[in-house]
Amino acid sequence: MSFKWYKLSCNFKELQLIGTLNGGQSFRWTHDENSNEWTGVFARTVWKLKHEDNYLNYQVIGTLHRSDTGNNFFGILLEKYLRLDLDLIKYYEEWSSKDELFKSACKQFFGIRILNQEPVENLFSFICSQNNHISRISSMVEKLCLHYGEEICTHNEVKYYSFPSVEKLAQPEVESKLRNLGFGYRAKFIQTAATQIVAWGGEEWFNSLKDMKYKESRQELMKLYGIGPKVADCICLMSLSHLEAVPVDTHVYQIAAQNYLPHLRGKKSVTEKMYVEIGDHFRKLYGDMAGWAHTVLFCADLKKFQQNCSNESCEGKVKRRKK
DNA sequence: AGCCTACCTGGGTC
DNA sequence: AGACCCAGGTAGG
Repeated sequence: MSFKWYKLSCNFKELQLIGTLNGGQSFRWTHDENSNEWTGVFARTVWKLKHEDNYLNYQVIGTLHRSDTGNNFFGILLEKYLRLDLDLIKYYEEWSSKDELFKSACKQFFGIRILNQEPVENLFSFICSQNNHISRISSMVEKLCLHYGEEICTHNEVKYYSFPSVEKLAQPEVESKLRNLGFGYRAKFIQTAATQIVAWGGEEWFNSLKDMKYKESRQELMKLYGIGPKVADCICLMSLSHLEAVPVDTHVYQIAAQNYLPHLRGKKSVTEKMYVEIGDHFRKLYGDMAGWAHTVLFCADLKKFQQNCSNESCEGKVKRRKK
């Protein structure tokens, strides 16, 4: 079965799919190195993407929306997801002029985009992310979809599922089931947070967070059981359009201590006070899209995107001190 | 307010 | 092989 390829005009330098889809924002995209095609799920739809010759080509493999929706329905969804209306090259120039480290990082890491994700998927994926490896996070997210999502389609003998609704995740038996599926202590966070969100209005509650100022929105998110400063900032940045949010994790701490805030070097963990200092530093440096700019540095720091990690220039950069 | 510690699990490392 | 170590943190003391 073959699907029609559609095209969106998109300059090569405006979008780098590997850093954007595989840089730890979303956990549901896979890459076929031979065909250079990406397969993933968002908006209750299975997509295939391929970027070449200044076009972003896409296929709709399956969907729970009406598939005959006209008016470029899917093209608009994809444009919104990738925020293609935003002229990234212009912002890269601006951030480069403000920061030498950005200037050197952005050569290899052009076209890194902050996805405009769905809040529900974003929130529960990042509850799974805490104190965890990317490979295990991905498998947990897939388990959530398999057990609580809706089947979308089967393609090349693989079944695809939508990300579950909050209502599904709020069911009382969810905690024990997720425990059995290997979610560990995150099982209780997921079920409890889902129950809180439903009680506070579900989708409407998320919409109200988009309308709030960043700080207020973050404060609301942190009322949820299992959501602390870091995950709250991930949600603000990745699905609530608060682009000044700077999630500070171990990587970002390392970058900040190495390059900007030497007095923070050698700390065992990031305290609340340090967290604020690091975030504020990036906001002062880059302005009101600091979260986006810092994500480019974050990508550059990820081990999997570094070439020749055994060589010396890589060694000093991110290496944690051994105790 | 600021610092500790326990927490589930499984991939990586030696 | 088996025992560490530790990972894009958080709640509760």
